Amino acid sequence: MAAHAPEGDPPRAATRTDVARAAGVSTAVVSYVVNNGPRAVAPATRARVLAAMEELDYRPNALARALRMRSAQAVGLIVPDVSNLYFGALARELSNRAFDQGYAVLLGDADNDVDRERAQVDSLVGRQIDGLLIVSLGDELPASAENVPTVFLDQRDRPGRRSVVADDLDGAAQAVSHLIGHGRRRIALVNGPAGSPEAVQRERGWRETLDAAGLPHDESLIVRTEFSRAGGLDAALRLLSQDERPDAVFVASDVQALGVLAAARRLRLKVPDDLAVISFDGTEEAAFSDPPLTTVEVPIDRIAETALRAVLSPEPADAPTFVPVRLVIRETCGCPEPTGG
Amino acid sequence: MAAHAPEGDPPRAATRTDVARAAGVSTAVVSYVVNNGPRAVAPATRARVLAAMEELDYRPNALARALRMRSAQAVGLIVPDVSNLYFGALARELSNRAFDQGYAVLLGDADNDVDRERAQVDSLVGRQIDGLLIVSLGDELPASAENVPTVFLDQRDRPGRRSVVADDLDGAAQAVSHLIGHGRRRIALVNGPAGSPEAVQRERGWRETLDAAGLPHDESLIVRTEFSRAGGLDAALRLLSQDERPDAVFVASDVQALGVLAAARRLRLKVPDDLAVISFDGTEEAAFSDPPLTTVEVPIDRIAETALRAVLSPEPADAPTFVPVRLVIRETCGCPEPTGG
DNA sequence: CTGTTAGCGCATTCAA
DNA sequence: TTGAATGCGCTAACAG
Repeated sequence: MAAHAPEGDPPRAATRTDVARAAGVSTAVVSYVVNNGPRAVAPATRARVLAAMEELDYRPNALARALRMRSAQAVGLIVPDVSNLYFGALARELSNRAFDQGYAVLLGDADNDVDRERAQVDSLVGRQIDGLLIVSLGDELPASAENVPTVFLDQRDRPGRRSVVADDLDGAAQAVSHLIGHGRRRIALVNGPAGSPEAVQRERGWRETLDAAGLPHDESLIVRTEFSRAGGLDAALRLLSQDERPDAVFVASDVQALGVLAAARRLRLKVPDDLAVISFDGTEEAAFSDPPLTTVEVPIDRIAETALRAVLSPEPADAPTFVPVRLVIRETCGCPEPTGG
Repeated sequence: MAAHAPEGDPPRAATRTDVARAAGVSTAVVSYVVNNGPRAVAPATRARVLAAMEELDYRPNALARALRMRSAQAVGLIVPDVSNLYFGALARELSNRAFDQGYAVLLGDADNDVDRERAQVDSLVGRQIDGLLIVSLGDELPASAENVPTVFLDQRDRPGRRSVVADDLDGAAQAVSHLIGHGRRRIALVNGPAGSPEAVQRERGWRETLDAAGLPHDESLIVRTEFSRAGGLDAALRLLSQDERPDAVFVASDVQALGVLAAARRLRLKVPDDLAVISFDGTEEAAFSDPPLTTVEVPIDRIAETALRAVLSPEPADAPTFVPVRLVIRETCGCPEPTGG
């Protein structure tokens, strides 16, 4: 047994010095065996050290190591709202991949507030993160982020900065083309809020595709609203109570689409017969709505993988990396039902 | 202008020493002004220091401070899956509250894997977190967590350890009582997987309430399945195709309830007339389903607040802290519609 | 009111 | 193959 702990003294965790003393070696040697280098250690010595570590229940202090190494082996992740399904999925993928590579992730929830986001950046940078992954609400990061490798995961235009984003423009084009292919002529857009950069690209894809087909795309066909179920509901109610009712709608997110479906039910409109719907994101909710949503699927895993690689490697990149998206056909677009149910 | 940076040298961030030199004071004084104490500084001196900090764009190194202070001002948060709506909401609340108190959050996603969870714990503890908040998948934490204040946010029974949880037992009782009050006699249970501790309490509440009312609660009325839409769908399909069909069902989560509603639609059963439904969680999805779900609402904000306070304060607690839940009436339970629509 | 200085726990160069 | 010594950036005695 180890010596009895003298009562009343604060139990301090064992340090490398304690291990060295217990094993009868220098602290350098302990370091060598802990890190498997950079110097070789005689097998017998190594065994003694290992035994001492075990005995003292030694655990390296990552903070001290970080200070010395000038690297915390940690990345920061800042999103507007982790409880959002999309950002949550992103956080999950990123967290798991980072962990597998020995990195911790410091999570910052900006609470949809630019000032708060900036404060989070300052805080994380002060904690010496090796890189920052951010879905930012603003156009500029605070000066503190200057020397931290940063990858943006949002659609804002930031020339010269690295970003990894879904190909929103192409996704919107795919969706609208598909609706046109079903013979729809009056295709509305339920978009995200005016300030949202994702919204800008999705709207552009919608507009350009309609334009190329000679179909209308005037402002009366657009409603911009929050990325929420309630937003989608309101938007659809407004759109569908017009004189010239749309026969299809492209919705900028799955959650909004759930609201759109609720609106259709309320107005006794059959989906897809009276109204075809295609949304964006490809979250699980889309598969379980009534009817199941045809949606543009964003491969979050690939975004996470690409972004993490980018932030951890020094190569600069001038243009954004666009991750391809694909249309997942279910029942709201008007295709014949896949499962002949 | 400051001196030209000699080309080719790695630009190292300014340290406290640089500031001290620039301001013509000692490093201690810089520390005093940065931390507003513990010693007073003459206004003129303070101004010089502030100016130097500004000039050099000085930013304190939180890691060095943490090493010295023996506190990283950080808490760990480990959940089975951040992309889960419930855990995401928890992470959000926790992150925001922690940040407001000057704490960073180290996020660990256990990816629904006990071994991975243990590895995450080891990693975070090594990073000197001041406290650990965890929704754990196992019964025991690794030894590394021994000296870290820990608060469990799950329903597992861990005598002597602190935990903050929703009052699942009472919530289930409220739900079932309500259904009984509507005259339902055959009330089924779609529960979480057998291994889930939440499931155990919700089932107990269901059983005890039925028992007290002299109503049946045999195994043929129970299906245990994943907390997912698909799980709920399968479960309900099985339950509702029995000879003696249930006239109500208590569902252990909102997501499962969405599956139950889908099953009812498929079987041409009207909710709530043919089948009353009450679920558990109170997430946003419950409000936007068709019809909107009556559900037992878990106040995540209060759980987060209570848990954070608990983990940051030293008081031990023997019994779990139960956070009260409440029934939110919507349209699936059989109450007259609130909005006379 | 301010300066000097000793560590916090660790990695690593330089000697041996 | 191992040991001694230095310093990462910071706080807080202690000593003026």
